[in-house]
Amino acid sequence: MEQNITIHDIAKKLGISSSTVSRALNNNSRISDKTKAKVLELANELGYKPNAAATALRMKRTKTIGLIIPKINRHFFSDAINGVEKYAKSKGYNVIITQSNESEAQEKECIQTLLHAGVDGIIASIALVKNDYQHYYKIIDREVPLVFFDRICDEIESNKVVVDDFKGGFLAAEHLISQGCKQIAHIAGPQHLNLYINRTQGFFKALRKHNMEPFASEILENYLTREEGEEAAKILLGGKKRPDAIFASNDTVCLSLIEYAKQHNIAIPDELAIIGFSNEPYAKLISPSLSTIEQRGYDVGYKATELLITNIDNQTNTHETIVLPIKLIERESSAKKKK
Amino acid sequence: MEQNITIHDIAKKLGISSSTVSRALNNNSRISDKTKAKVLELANELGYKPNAAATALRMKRTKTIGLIIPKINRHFFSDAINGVEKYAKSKGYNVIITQSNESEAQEKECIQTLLHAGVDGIIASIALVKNDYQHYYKIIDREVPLVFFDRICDEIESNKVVVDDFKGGFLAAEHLISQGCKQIAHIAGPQHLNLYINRTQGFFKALRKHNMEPFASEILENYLTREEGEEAAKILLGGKKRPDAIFASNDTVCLSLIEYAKQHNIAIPDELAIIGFSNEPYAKLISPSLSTIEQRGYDVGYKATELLITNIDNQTNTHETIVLPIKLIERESSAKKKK
DNA sequence: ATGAAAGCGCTAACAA
DNA sequence: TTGTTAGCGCTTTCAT
Repeated sequence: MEQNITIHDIAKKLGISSSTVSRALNNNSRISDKTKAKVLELANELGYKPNAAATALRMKRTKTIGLIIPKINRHFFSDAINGVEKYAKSKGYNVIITQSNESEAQEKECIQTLLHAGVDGIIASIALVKNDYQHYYKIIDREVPLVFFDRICDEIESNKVVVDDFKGGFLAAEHLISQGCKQIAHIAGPQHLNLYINRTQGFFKALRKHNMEPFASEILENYLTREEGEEAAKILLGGKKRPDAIFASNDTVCLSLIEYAKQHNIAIPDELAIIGFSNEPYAKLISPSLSTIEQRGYDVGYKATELLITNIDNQTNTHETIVLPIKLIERESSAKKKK
Repeated sequence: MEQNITIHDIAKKLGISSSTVSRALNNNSRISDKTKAKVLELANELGYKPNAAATALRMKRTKTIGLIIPKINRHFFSDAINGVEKYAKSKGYNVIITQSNESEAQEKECIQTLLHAGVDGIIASIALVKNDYQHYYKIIDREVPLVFFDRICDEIESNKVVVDDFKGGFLAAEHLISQGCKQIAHIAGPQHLNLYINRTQGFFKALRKHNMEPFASEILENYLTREEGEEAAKILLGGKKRPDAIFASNDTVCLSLIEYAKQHNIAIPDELAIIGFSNEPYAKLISPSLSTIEQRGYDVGYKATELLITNIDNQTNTHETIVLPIKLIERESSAKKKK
C-alpha cells in the first residue's frame, strides 16, 4: 500500500521543519522563494496530498457543502445538482447530497447528517409537505451558511435562488389567451410554497390584464401528482361545460390530462389547449408534445452555490434573493393557431 | 452560536476523565454500567455529537463512501444513487457523489477527489468512452475497497453488480420472435462494455435457438444516442428491404426509430416492431408506448453498497459478481399479436 | 525566514 | 474499572 506522505516526511527529507513546509504549501509570505520552490518540487514529486481530516480538525472547516434535495431523480433537481457540483468543484469544495423524499422527518435527518459531517454550508430545497421549518433553525443557530433554492421559505431569512415563477404563470396564461382560448382553467400546486403561489398569481395577473375570468369560480389545488391529475381531469373535463384550455402548475399533471382527453375523444389542442410547467424531458417526446415553461435547474444550482461559497469564503452573511429567467416553450398541445 | 460540546466538557461536568467518556460512548466493555449510564444521559442532554474530523484523523476512516456516476440525470443512475444512499445511511455512512460525464479525464478527477476526501470505499460505473482503466488501479493500490456496478470492467478484479443483460437481450429477441417477426435487426452499443456485449450475445442466442438469422449480415454498433439513432434509422429503414422488427440496446435509440417510422408512415408495430432496453420513464408515456427490458437501478445500487460496506466493516476483500434479474415489459411498440 | 511547541477532538496502549 | 499519556496531521503563535 502506498503510504500517505505527510508534511513531516517532506520536512525530514529537506532537513527543515514541518511548519516551514506548511507555510510553503499554503503560500504564506513569511518564507523564502528558494525554500518554497524546493518544498513544492518535492511535494509534487512525492505526490503529497494534504490530509483532509487533519486540516478539517485544525481549521474547523471541511471544504464540503451539503445539499438537501426533495427527489434526486426528478430532472430539475438532478440538473440543479450538476450546477452545484460544477461551481463547488471549481472552488475546491466537495458536495454531500442528501434526499428528503418530500418528507419532513427525512428532511430533519438530512440536516442532522450534514451538520454532523461538519459541512461548511448548506443548500436546500424544501419538502413539498406542509412544513414548520423549525429544523432549519438548527442550521441558522450553528451559524452555518444556508441558501434555499426553488422551494424557498419566506419565514427564514437567508439567501434564495428561484426562477421567475410569476412570469412563468403569466406567460403561460397569456400564451393560451393569444391562441384564442376563452375558458381557461388552472390546476395549482400547494399554496404554502412560494413557487406555486407565484405561478398561480402570474396566471391571474394575465387574465386580469385581458379582462377575463378563470373557468369555474375557484381553481383546483393539489399536490400535482399523476393521481391527483386524474382527479382533476375528471372534475374539469367530466362535466357538461368544459374549459377550452388548462394551465397546470407542472408537467406531470398534464400527462393525466392528455390521457383523459384521449380516452374521451377531446381534441388537443382544438377543443382543449394544455400547457404545463418545468419542461420535463418527456414533454417534447409525448404526443401531442407538451407546451410548457422551461426552468433551467443547472443555472439555479450553480447560482445558489456561488452565493453560498462566496459567503463561506468571505465569512459574510448576505440575504439576497436571486430570480432567474424562465422561457415559454410552445409545442403541439397548445398550438391552436397554426402559423 | 451553539458551541460544539466535546467529550472533555462531559468529563469535566462529571468529574471523570475523557477516556472514560469515550469508552462509555463507544460501548467499550471496560466500564461500569453506572458510569456509562451517567455519561450517556449527560451526552444526550447536552446534545453531544462526536467531531467527525477528529474521529477520522484518529481512526483513519471517515465513514464516507464515494460514488462515481457517468450521468446523474439518467434515470437508471439516479435510481441507483437512491439505493446506495438507503443502504449507506442504514449503516451510518455518508455518500459523496461525483460525476464523470462519460469522460475519462473527469473520471480521473473523480477518483482523485474521492481519495483525497479519504472515503472508506468507492462504488463506480465506468464512463462510456473507450477506457484504459489505469486510473482505477490507484484505488486498488491504496487498498480502498471498490465495487463496480452496471458498467463493469473485466480487467480489474473486484466486486461487481450487474443486471442480467444477456437474458435481457435474449428475452427481447425471443419476444419479437413470438410476435411473428422474421427479419429482426439489432442496434448494439459499444462492444468494449460488458453490458452491451451481453445484450447483443443474448440476442444472437435467441435467434440461433429459433434457427434464424439477423436482418442484414452485420449488426449496427454505435453509442446509442439520439443522433446515432437517426443514422441507424436511415440505414435500416431507408432502403428497399426493411426489417420487420428492431431490438435496440437502449430506449433512447428507439425514440429516433419511432420518429423516423412516423415520418415515413411505417406502421408500428404491424410493419415494424420495436423493443428497447432500460425502461426509461418516458417509455410508457410516448406513443406508441415502448416495449423494453426493465432493470432496477435501485436494487443494483443497494446491492453494490451492501457488498462494499460489508468489505469495509469486516476488512475483507471479496471478488464477487452479483447478477440481478431483469424483466420484459411488453407495450404497444411490439404488440403485433393482440391478445 | 525559520523552528519549537501547542492544540484541534478523539482513541487506545499502558498503568494503576 | 478508571486515569494518564501520546499521537493522528495539520496550522499558528511565539520565539529566535
